[in-house]
Amino acid sequence: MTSVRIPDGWPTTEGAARAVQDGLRGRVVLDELGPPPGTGRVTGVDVAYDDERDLVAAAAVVLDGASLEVVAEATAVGRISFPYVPGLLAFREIPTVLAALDALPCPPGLVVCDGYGLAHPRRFGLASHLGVLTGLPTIGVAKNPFTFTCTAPATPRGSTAPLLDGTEEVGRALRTRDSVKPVFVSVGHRVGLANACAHTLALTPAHRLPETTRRADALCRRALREAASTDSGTDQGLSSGSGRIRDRGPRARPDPPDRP
DNA sequence: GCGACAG
DNA sequence: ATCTTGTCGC
Repeated sequence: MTSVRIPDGWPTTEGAARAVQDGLRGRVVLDELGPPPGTGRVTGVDVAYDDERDLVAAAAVVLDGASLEVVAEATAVGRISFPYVPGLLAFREIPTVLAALDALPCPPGLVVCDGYGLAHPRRFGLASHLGVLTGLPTIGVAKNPFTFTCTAPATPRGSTAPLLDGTEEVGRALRTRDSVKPVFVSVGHRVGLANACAHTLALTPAHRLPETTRRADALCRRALREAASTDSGTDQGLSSGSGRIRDRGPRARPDPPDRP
């Protein structure tokens, strides 16, 4: 069981956090193409919050890149380390995400984050930050344009439009389903933009969002629910779980809402 | 100075 | 992110 604690020296103020970004930004590797889509493993990470109870839960779900079958998964629960501040999302999500990744029984391969990488006010969003800290290839797939602009991609799945910060292309709006709102892809670390888009398409055979994101989202929410219900007070109870995919019996359900 | 703003 | 019922569509 991995204990989830906020790292020593983790910034407490916005100014300190921005300074950390400025100090690490230079370590991002942008000249690697990254692993080819459909090969190796792809891992989705996501985080859910309970601000009331000061709880945060992260999940890492490893998929086989070819079949998209779940190979392994892990979760971690901890205390909220930073408030949500646009541009500083990484400081809120990374400690718990790192714990979940550490709890995995196998290497993650390419990591797909919710949010941005290079598409960031200081070119160091969540995906880039996580990549630099772990050394892993990472990409960011966000649901919103954030502060950036773009024209609408053409209607068919696979169409793209540059995501711009002024005239600089910081990412790409990518249509993953015909006629459905695009997702916003940016490079994190050790992956090229075209390859990041190709991976995103490979991960969206049936939905707008990547399977990695969908699986990780469902898992971290479940982990948060369970942590909140077991939240017997204000003590520790910070834990993480992991494992290969074992036989899962029927899941425990809270209470079906009243259906008129 | 006043908004806008990944999750 | 999170609060939330039903509803339209593939």
